[in-house]
Formats: sequence, structure tokens, C-alpha cells
Amino acid sequence: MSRRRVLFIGSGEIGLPALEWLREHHDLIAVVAQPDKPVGRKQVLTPPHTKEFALRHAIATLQPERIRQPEAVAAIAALEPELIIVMAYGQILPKALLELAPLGCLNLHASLLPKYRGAAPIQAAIEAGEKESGITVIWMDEGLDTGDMLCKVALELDPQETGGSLHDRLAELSPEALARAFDLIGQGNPPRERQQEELASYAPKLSRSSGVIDWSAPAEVIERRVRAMNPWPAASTTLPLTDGSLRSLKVFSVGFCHESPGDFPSGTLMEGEGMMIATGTLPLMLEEVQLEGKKRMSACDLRRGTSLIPGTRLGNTSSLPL
RNA sequence: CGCGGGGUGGAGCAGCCUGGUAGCUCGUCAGGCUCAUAACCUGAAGGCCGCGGGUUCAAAUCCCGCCCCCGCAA
Repeated sequence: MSRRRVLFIGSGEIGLPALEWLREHHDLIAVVAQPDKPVGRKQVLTPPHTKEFALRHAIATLQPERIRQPEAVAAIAALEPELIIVMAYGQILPKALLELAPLGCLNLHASLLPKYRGAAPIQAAIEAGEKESGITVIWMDEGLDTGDMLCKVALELDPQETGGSLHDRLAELSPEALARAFDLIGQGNPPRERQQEELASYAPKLSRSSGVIDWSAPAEVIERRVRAMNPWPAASTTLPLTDGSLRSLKVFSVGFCHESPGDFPSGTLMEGEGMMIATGTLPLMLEEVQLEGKKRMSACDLRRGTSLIPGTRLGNTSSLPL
């Protein structure tokens, strides 16, 4: 297969394996990424992962403030890419850019389209209890992940799957999807399968409040949310301490209990070892948690060090993080 | 100077305001009980109380400086 002049547009870590594959198998002429952004407590100006990759391999980088601006498009056009590959970039591409490369503009999306278009397909698939997910390669159009599909690569979700683990697995799966896509293009007349609109769904961008736990929901629903939001933004609730203060508590993993919840209202800390919490159905046992200002620890450790009274109700407040 | 929590035997914490013998829930080790056990009983080991300086007869505790960890916010 001939090497193509390829331009990669993307910022997220999930695109790194795809980037590496492109570098090995094609002529990676440049990487377009979001501008450096302040990150963390110290607000240190940090380059996107893809830019770091490009720097390591002496590949040209572009970081337009807004890629829709004509100057940005012109700069990309000057590189004369045959094909543009987009993954986890974070900005909407203008039409001029989509039509710029002769072979087209492809997007790698982290779901089996048309399900879970949008910014958070990975978490959405887990939270919905899907049995499988994957990477879909689409011909980009002006809609949000609405383009015709070129190919898909699927994988099975593990019962313990988390947002983090699926993110990593899909990243690793991306090169395979790319290889398929390039094969199909190389053979000529590559497929363009229209997405069935009636099957489409959207996975909106996550915020911190996306992880807030509704303890009155069924245990399975809460458990899926906990897994989906791990490690970011993390499922969260509020925990009233015995000193009267209200602290936020992140929940990274939970296990199912088969004891009857009795008459406890949902969100109640029940009697016994560890932290068993009543839900809308059967109770859940908190496993890995993190109290505001503390490190991650097991719920047993938290229970040992903090005098929590059975009967305490979690999430019983409106002052939730936004 | 964005706001806030924290650093105490292996783990998680209390003690600090109101200086005066290192405490709690676990874990570990040994012994006991038991058909048996992650249960129960008894005993033991294990701490320069983050680092440096100051005040004091005396500092985990009060004062000053520094390092490190974490939550929020972005």
C-alpha cells in the first residue's frame, strides 16, 4: 500500500496510538491540535498530548485558536494533504477544511455509530449498559458525527469496564480501524454507509455534575454510572460528617449486596462493616472512594478513620458541584 | 499571591484551640478458645508526631520559614 500524505487533527490522548500508526505507515505531514491550555492546580500552560507526540518526532504542529478562521484553513491547505484524519480534536471543522483533501476527511469516533454521537460516547456506552462498543470511521460532514460510515471495528465490554479502561482499549483499537480504512480507500471506491437517523443518539459533553449519584435509582443504574464516570469526572455524592460539615465524596467503584435494604431510605449508610448504602433497589457496597481533600482509599479505611454513624444519608443536599 | 483540606507506628484517623507519659479502629506477629473461621479472648512488636528554626523548665500541641499530598475552581 502506498504511503499517503496525511494530516492529523486531534488533541486528546486517545488519538496517540492512531497517530503512531500514521507515522509508521504514512507520511505524517503535520499535527493540528488545540492551543496549549492551563492545567491543574498550578494552572501550568500545558500542550495537548498530540502536540507533545509531534514534538518528540519532529513533526510540524499547528495550533490555531480557531480552526474555522480562513488563515488556519489556508495554512493547512498549503501543506497539501491527500487525506485528513480527525480524532478527539475539540473544535468544529469548517466546510472548506472538510473538502480540502482529495481523498477526504475522516473522523475516528469512539462509539458504534449512529449511537452516541457527540463528546462523551465512551462513558455513555457504559452507562447505558451496552455489551459492545468500538471505533467508527466516518466521512466527515458538517453535522456532529453524522457523516457516512466507512468502516467499524467493535469490541466487547467487560462487566467491570470503566470509562478509563474503555478509553484506553478504544485508543489501542484505533490503528486497526485506520488500517481497515486505508485498505478500503486503497482498493478504490470505498464504502459510504449512511447512518440510520432513527437509531441515532447523542452523548453530551460531561461536566462534574454528570457524575452526581441519585441514590433512589436502581442499584444497577448507579453501578453503571460509577463505572462510566471513573476516573473522570467521577461519580460523586455528599457525605455529612459527624462534626456537621458536608463533604463531597467521589466514588470510583462499588459492589452489589444481596441483603435486604430493610426500611432504610435510599442514600442511607447501613449498619455493618464497610459502607453499605441503600438505593432504590438492593444496597451497594462502596469500594474505592475519595473524600474531599483526601487521597483515594478503600471505603473500609474511610469508615475506620472517620466516625460515621449508621443512618447518615448521603447525597442529601442541593449544594452539589457544578 | 484564586479558595480550602491534610502530612501522627504498616493502613485510615483522634489528640493541637486550653503545652506536661503517644490514643482509637484495623493490620502484622505470638499464644488461647473452637470441628472450624476473615469470628472471639490474651499478649507483643512497631513512632526523631513531614523538614528546619524559635519561644518555654517542658512542644505533636504555640510562633516563623520550607517541602510534599489532596479537593474545589479554571
